[in-house]
Amino acid sequence: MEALLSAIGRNENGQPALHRFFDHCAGDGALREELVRIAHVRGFSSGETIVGEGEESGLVGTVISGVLRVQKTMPDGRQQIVGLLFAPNLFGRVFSRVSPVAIEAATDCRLCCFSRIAFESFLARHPAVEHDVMLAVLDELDAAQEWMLLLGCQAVQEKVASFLLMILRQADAGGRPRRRRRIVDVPISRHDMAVYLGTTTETISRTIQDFARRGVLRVINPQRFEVLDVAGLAFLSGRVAEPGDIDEPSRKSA
Amino acid sequence: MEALLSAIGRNENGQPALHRFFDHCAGDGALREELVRIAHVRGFSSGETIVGEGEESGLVGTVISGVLRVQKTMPDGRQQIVGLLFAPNLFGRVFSRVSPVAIEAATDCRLCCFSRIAFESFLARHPAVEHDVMLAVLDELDAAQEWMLLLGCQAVQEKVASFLLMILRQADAGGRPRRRRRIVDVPISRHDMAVYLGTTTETISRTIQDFARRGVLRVINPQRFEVLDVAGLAFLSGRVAEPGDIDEPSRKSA
DNA sequence: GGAATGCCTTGATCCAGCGCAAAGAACTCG
DNA sequence: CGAGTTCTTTGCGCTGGATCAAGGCATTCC
Repeated sequence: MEALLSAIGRNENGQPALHRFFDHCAGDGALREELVRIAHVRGFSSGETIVGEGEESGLVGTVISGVLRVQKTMPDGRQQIVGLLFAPNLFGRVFSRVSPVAIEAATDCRLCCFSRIAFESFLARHPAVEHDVMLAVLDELDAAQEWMLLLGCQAVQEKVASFLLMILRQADAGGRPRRRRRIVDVPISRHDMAVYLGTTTETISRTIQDFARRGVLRVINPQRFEVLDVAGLAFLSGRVAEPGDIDEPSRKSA
Repeated sequence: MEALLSAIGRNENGQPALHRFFDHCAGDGALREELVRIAHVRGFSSGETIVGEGEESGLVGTVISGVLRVQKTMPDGRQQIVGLLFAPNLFGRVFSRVSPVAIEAATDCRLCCFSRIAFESFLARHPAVEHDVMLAVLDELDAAQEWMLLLGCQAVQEKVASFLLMILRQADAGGRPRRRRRIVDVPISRHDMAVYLGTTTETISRTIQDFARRGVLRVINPQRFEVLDVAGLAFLSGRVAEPGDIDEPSRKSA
């Protein structure tokens, strides 16, 4: 309980530990009381499964620290990560008995958990909070559609660049308001990156070494890079039409 | 108004014209009255844009008949369809000033439209309806994640098979409760299929001809096929582990 | 009817990126 | 400290599918 109360604040990295849809609770003593009563903080270590694919999904909640991967698997074992969840994102499938995706700890992490049933009944009693959950779901949908664009029509090089920029934004957004960081800490393994980007470990590795060779970034260690040329990386991501490169013919241009 | 009242029933194909999140309205005279007051039916012809990408999104609503494509475009013109909307799906981005995706008519279609603002205020006044909208959004998220699996790790052959099966399910689900149809009417062009599946027109064409050569389906005309072997198609989609083919080594097996 | 216009199909070529294999590099454990 | 384990990098050959380029086949419009 102590842990939860302190968690309803910021995690050790200064990121908000609960999603903004709890804002209604912060100001309202009774609501907050009710929330704390059904919440419990749990730690999971890297690789643990929080919710299995196609399983009864008993748990929902938010990420306090660490990273979760949301993934789907095909019958023959191929898998695709369809989302990464950082603090203070919501995890778990509300309003569905079974989860169509697996949720696993990509790193050691701490989660603020609720029983799905209890959480749903809490939402039913507080439409304003439910509304904010909907906003969170809509954001997740936006992110999914963004990622579909990446999976469907970007080359591997662009995918990796986009991924690194996403991590960079992620770090900038969450934590204390630092100046734009040039250091990228990739919180997941090459393998997870590959599964997220719909490619292979080897190709990820090659692409990153290639970026390093071209002077876009410097590899400090396999999980940590310094971005030497943010604009260059953005251009490699294909998401910006760099001035002066407007009519640069691209691999799949229309 | 006449048009709308008749639309709150079934469209010409016998599919429900309004999403189930209007169920609360059907039973409640006052609610229904209120809904009708803010709704208007509009026709769009194939290719017309309903909402532009990154634009102020004034309209939301449901599909009465026809198909909408939800798509995103990269600066260099490459595009990806991130969703197809059939009757009676919801379209438009509620609770956001700008739409991160474009919504276009993939065929001639009729829509039940609301001004986004009016619709949102309607939802605010009726939490039960808003709850059902959330369920619709969650379904859309599930569909998006499903499609990410397809885009990220299926071969073109599997993608095309999955697509055809989706259309088949779509036709089975919506309309009058017929016995499983073996006729697939693809409501969109080869080009749209390609953009949806993250591939090219030529490859789509080749794959379909290949299916025909293998006897899985028969091409009646470019937009209409008869599926001769549903199980075979399902197996080609890679989504089922066909009995007897359990250890069939697949292109990317783990 | 015939030219123009839009799909769709087919053929031929090429290369990005996958799969396999093996060699570092970092970490754990006895 | 050496053996085992796990993760990352590198080399190399192969191929699925993109690209480029014609060639059908309807439909529409003079």
